Amino acid sequence: MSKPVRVRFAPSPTGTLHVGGARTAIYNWAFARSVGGTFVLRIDDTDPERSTQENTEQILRSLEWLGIDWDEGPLKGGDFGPYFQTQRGESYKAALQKMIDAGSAYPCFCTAEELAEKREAARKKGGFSGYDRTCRDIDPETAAARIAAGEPHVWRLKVSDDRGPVVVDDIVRGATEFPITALDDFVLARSDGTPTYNFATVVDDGEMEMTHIIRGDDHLANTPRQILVFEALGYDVPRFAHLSMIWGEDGKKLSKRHGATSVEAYAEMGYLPESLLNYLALLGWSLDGETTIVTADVLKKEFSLERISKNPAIFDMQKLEWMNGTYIRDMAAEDFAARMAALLVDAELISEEDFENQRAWFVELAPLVSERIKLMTEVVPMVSFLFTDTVEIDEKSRTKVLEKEGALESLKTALPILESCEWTLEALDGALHTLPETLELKPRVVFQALRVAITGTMVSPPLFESIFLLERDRSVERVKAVIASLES
RNA sequence: GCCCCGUUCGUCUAGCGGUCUUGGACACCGCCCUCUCAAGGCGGAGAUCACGGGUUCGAAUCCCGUACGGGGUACCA
Repeated sequence: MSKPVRVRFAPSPTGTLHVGGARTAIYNWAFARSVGGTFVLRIDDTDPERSTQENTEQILRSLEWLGIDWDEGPLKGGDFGPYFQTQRGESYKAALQKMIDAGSAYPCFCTAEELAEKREAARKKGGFSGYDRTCRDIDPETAAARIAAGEPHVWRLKVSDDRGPVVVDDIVRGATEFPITALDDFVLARSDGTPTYNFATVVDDGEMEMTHIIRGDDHLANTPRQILVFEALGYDVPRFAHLSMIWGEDGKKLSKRHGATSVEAYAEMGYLPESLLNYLALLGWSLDGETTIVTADVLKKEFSLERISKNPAIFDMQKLEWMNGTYIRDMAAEDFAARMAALLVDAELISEEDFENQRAWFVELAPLVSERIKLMTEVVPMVSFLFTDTVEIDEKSRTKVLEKEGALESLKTALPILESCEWTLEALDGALHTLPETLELKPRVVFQALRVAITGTMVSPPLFESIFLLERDRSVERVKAVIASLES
């Protein structure tokens, strides 16, 4: 029987959570959930220069926003902590000592300059350019004496010569062989005693009993080195799944140039967490090749590492937008009303009490809006006419609609209807619908004139509904104002 | 230099030796619906499966090579 699945997402808090990292988190999380495993969040904050508390908090917030919950890690605790690398120094020290004792690590006294020169020379000659093992055969006593004398040194992994190729059993790419001769005696611990990434990450993954490592493609080439350390430390080697990168629209590395890279920025742009999650999940994974709407619940049940694709993906903002639109449209009216209200409160167009007191009214408005937007940021501009006393009519709407033949006449005819009509949507619809016929004007001319008068713009939610929701007094007032300005 | 990885419509992908003159989705185009904008419905165009060799009765699918792209080769992660 195999061990219970344990996976982790280990961001380094040198920046905010970007979409690539988010996708890695999603895959780890979805995989853990789909097999009933444990999802661990670990903060790889070994870079003291660039790691910040703010970034850590930001990352946690972004994950929570996306709906990704972790079983162990910051804020949660767990039996395998601490979950910050900066707090795991003892583990690294012990692991290094274990390797020294076993003879699988040795001290190296070469200086950075010497190494750089040798590397340069080796590269010119062609072929292997890794460490040349100068210090590997210094006898232990001499080495101990030099260390005792305070000579600066790092600790290197002693790669055994007689080992066959290291095979990385990658779930995404299949078995990949790395010749042992291409792997050099890399540094485990720096001269200041701190562990290098390739060492620390193995110690952590080993101690935390990770069964699967799902991470970015950029780590694939480091994996054979890490496997060597897993073996030296006596840990079971986990299975790997390396995810290809996400690129910008020009096929280059995703960067600010392509718009947003951070999850937080997408939230600000009006994307729903559900749609970002869905989109990212599908960027390199598919349920069946046909289904495009894959919710968190489906992911938690149906995700499988076997269906991850190997090729890099280009981040397609248009598809994300489309997807966001479908999630917005599928939202229950009550839910959308609440989110809409929150935005209106932020924009200081209404108060929270306004919403509480007129919930039904907002619920009625909801589908009118949700059906015609792709981003939540479009809400306020689309409905603001309902929450202001008067409305600005822009130049274009005036010349292209109000000053056209028939516009004034339409408004004049509509006015008494608005003043006296029973105020229900059905009654308004019935009364206004026949206007073009009676005036012998095109529906477009009549209704656009009314629309501009009522909403101030040429594009709005459906006209009769807009008038109905605006209420009689304001509607009448606006039409009167426009008539007056056209006649003057 | 050396070691690895990748390459199916513009984009995300399905495909794991015959059912593929490659299926779906976004985007695009046209028509329908229509009070604007959307949404929705219907239809269209778009991929010599990077290229060249093999293996096989048969290859997008297996093997080799080439090209292009990417990663690693750090006392970065």
